Amino acid sequence: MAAGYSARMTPTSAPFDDLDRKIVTALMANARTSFAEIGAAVGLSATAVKRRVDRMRETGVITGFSATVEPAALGWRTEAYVEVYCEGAAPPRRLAEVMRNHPEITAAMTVTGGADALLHVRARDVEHFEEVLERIRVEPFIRKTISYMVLSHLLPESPEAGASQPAPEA
Amino acid sequence: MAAGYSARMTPTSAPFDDLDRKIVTALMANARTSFAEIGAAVGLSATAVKRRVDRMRETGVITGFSATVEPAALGWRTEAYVEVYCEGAAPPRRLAEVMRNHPEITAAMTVTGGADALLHVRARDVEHFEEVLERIRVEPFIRKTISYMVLSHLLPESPEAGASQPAPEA
DNA sequence: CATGAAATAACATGGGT
DNA sequence: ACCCATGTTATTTCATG
Repeated sequence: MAAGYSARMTPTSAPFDDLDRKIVTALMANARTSFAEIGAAVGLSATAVKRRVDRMRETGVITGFSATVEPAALGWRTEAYVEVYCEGAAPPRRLAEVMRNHPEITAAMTVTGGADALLHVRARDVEHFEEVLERIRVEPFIRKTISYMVLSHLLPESPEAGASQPAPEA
Repeated sequence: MAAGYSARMTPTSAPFDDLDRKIVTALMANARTSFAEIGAAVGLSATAVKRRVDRMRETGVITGFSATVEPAALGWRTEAYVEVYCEGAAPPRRLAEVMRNHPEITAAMTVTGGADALLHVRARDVEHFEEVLERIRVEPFIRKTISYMVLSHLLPESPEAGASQPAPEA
């Protein structure tokens, strides 16, 4: 049951009520909270909470559980966003392939505006970042890059803090 | 015990060996893995693993455990990066204060380049995003914004995938 | 609800300084 | 001899059918 995503996870596919929302919020705050404790908070039995969590994993609402780590503590002290400009029409498939070759690229996406892609890059230090950049620049299709080094964070780096809010749902 | 960070978490403060690295890697892959299972994988007893995890939480290496969620499933279908330009000298403290007022801002940082800050924003849809943008624009200090809407992701949105690698450590 | 597994605390041991 | 990290055991809580 590797990375089993449900075929359908459109907004209205699986019923997603306030209890689910509260359960997700609790698990985003602490993924190791016991089902019993969550149940006590939302008014369900531990078993009922487990059933809902299992269902949300199956439907792809919850994609996993992860420890959040201070990157600097692991030796990643440099962070940057990199705009990538490609030669001619940039084939997204080939572009994605290139991105997978560089473990320092933690996120890559196509965006509006002039750039063909925007990358998030983590490196040990400025020297390492420069080396990564040179490695990216010699890839086929890549014409030029523009880097924005992150100087300091204005908000705590909580994992998807914003998306953990009550959830809008139109 | 709100946000209790240890006084010292400089790179060399707490010994951080290969076992710690393996434990962190395991917990990033699945934050609900039992200490016993991790122990079996790294060659330690469950108790020893727990002690190391507790220590890493105290020293700030591990900042928490979080469920990873598909934002679209929670109703957040629009994502953008926003460059912020301020009037005159932008005071980072006041800027941070402003950022906290908008829950849709999931990350905010100062960066090199012309912009005073770079924001990551999640919204329900384009209409909602426009509303957020207007709300940000009328804040004091804010002179103008430039938005880059995310079109599609080229890599799976794993939580800090890159930083989970073996860890460089100079 | 019942059973096996996990978390956690208390206590004991061995290595290294 | 001390300190630190680990292992062992026992108890409570949890996961899960």
